[in-house]
Amino acid sequence: MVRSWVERLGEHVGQEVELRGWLYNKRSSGKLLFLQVRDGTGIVQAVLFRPELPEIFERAERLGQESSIIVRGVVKADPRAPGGYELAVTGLEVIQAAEGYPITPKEHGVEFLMDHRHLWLRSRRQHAILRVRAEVIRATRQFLDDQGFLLVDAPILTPLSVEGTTTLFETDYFEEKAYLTQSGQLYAEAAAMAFGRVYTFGPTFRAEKSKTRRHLTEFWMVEPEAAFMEHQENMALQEQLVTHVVRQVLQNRRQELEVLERDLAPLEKVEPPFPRLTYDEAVEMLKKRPEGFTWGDDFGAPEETWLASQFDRPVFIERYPRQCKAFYMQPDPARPEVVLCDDLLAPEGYGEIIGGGQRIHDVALLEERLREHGLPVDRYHWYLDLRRYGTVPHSGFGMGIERVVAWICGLPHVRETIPFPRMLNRLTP
RNA sequence: UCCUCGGUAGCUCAAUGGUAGAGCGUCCGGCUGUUAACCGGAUGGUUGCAGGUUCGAGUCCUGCCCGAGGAGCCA
Repeated sequence: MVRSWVERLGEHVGQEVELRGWLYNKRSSGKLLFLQVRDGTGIVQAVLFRPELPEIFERAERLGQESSIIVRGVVKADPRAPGGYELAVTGLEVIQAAEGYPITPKEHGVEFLMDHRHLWLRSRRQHAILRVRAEVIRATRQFLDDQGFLLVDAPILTPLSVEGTTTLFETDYFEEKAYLTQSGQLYAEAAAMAFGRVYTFGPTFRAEKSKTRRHLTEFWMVEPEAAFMEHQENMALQEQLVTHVVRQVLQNRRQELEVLERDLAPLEKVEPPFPRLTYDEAVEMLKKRPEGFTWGDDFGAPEETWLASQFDRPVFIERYPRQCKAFYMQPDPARPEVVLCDDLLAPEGYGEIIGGGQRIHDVALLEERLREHGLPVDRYHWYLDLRRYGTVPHSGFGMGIERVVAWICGLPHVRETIPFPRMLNRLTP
């Protein structure tokens, strides 16, 4: 008896194999019974004919959805079978006969499914999404590793705020206040001065009361940071990374995109160069709309969506006014009122997937900006040290994994792109 | 925090202020190729919570709770 997996059944046509998994669904037609068996790698139908195996048939027809089972049978190629292969059952072992599985093969609402997220993960669609997520992460790390970036993980518990304004989750750290990190960037900058090219990859936390399709309170971000990398090179790196990730998903997860009924045409257009728009140019475009726009304001979601919709691939918007961005952004030497930063907007209304920029490397200017933002300068002493001891121009960016996955999968909401989403009003399961 | 919409059977949803219903699920029965199978029967309710108006409230009014979409902020 050969132990096999659904995704490898094609290698065993004519052989008797054993599958270990769960009953996904079943259909009966009198003396015929079709068991849809899933094992984590896919779903296959196992066929039983009552006169041949009456005892097994009777046990099988009583099994509830998601019962755990071991099925043995002969692999057959059959065009009537979903997936092209099926199992002619020769043996069935029931590990647990499950009853009353809540998620039926019909429609359910979002709240119900989220309450049963621990079970929802078993469904075909969630498998497709989470496999794409894994591929996005794999491709991202592969790209950065190949480019000579070293993975350097940042702490999750920190005493510092990076953005200052953003709300942080506070926790008690042995009678001292600590916060869950909202970005690994400051630590990535320290590591970049040690190793040259680095990236952090891990969870980040924002205690914002955001209720939109683009927000989670806990999300995963990859943050490359490189010494001696300036603004233009930074954008080129982002462009290459995004292109690589999309290509890898198209190459390795095409089946999953089909399950999700994703239109591949927009993804296939994701090739360099991405359009580069300055903030000034974007404002000029927005001014031509009836709603108008004032220079100096930050773009809201409607502006971003509209700007992105003018292009068929991701679009950079660079050199924002200083007041729209964080304290550490390097001023444009030609125009000090704008900074050397960029946002990358995904097409099809998905908005910002990357935010990046060149960091201030002059210690005096950085101190000045910290004061302007009302941040406690003494707590940033180690961050200022990076400018005191061998400072160099450097840049980096953060890419939100869930937003990238939502875009590539064509999902209306980021909540399905992470196994257990944490949102406003959602901490369970 | 603000704006909009919603909460009725295990699930998805109907129901002019006048006897709370359907499909799915579940259970019983039928069918030798099903594809969210299909067909027949049965099962299923403190209409989110509290108060009010009314002869009578799922329906109208007030407050609260919960959810969804959007805004702000961000990846």
